[in-house]
Amino acid sequence: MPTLTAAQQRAAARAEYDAFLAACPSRQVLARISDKWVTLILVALAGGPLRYSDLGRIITGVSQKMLTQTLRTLERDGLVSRAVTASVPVRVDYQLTPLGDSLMPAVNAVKAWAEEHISEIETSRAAYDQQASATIDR
Amino acid sequence: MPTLTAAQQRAAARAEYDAFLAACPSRQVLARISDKWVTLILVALAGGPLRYSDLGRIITGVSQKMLTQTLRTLERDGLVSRAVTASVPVRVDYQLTPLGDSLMPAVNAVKAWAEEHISEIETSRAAYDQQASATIDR
DNA sequence: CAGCATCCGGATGGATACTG
DNA sequence: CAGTATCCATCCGGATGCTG
Repeated sequence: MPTLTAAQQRAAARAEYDAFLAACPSRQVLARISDKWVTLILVALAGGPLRYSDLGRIITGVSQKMLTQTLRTLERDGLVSRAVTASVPVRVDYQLTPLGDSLMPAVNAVKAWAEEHISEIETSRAAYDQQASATIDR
Repeated sequence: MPTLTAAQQRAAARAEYDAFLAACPSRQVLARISDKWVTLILVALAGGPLRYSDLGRIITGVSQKMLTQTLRTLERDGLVSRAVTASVPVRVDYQLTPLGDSLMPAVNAVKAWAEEHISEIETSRAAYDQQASATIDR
């Protein structure tokens, strides 16, 4: 009887690998900017500071939960800053930090590639799906 | 009684917005390259063609399900090509297409930004968490 | 206005077993 | 070797209701 079962060994390997992944900078940043709402917020704020309610209106379809949650992680990562004006009613403005600003070129590089090659991707997808359904038919 | 309840209106707005998002090229590509395994596969293949089993070994921790699934979507999007050699046993090689290759600079731009600024992010996170726990303590 | 707490359904992804 | 098929735990994210 081995000290560790195969399942346990696999679990250990995964834990180790997860730790490796967690330590990988590219992976972390990729995970961050790939979040469903992050990019939208970043792009929205690229034009200048916005209030919480403005963001909620501009980014149609976001729930407060996700908006707040996303803003918190961005703030935690130092990409966005939060400024509270203690008036009545309260006013909170969000804006990109210099760090957040410096990320935009990279985001825009991906965006540019996307806009340039999206048609090729769509063509490829159509061909692939065509092929797939044809295979099923016969 | 209104024709649509508030919930229905919201659902409709969301559906519309989701359609808008789905049509957004940047969003699609971002969603693609941000996938947990996509980047790893892309980077692994950047060095040259690899067999299915090689990928599975290099990318420790990936399940066959995810490896296969990810390779399929990449193939569908035309970023990766699949070549079957009908021998015994079968041999399947994957490699970047020219299109997939053209994406690498953009991926590397993000990667470069990540590696350059990860320490700032970590510092920011530490400060943020410090602040949070201090607030709880008092 | 700008959130936070809670509940909950559906999607995501891993483990396992089987196949050409 | 290179997958496919199935089951199932987890987690993400939306809806709702409440607060300073």
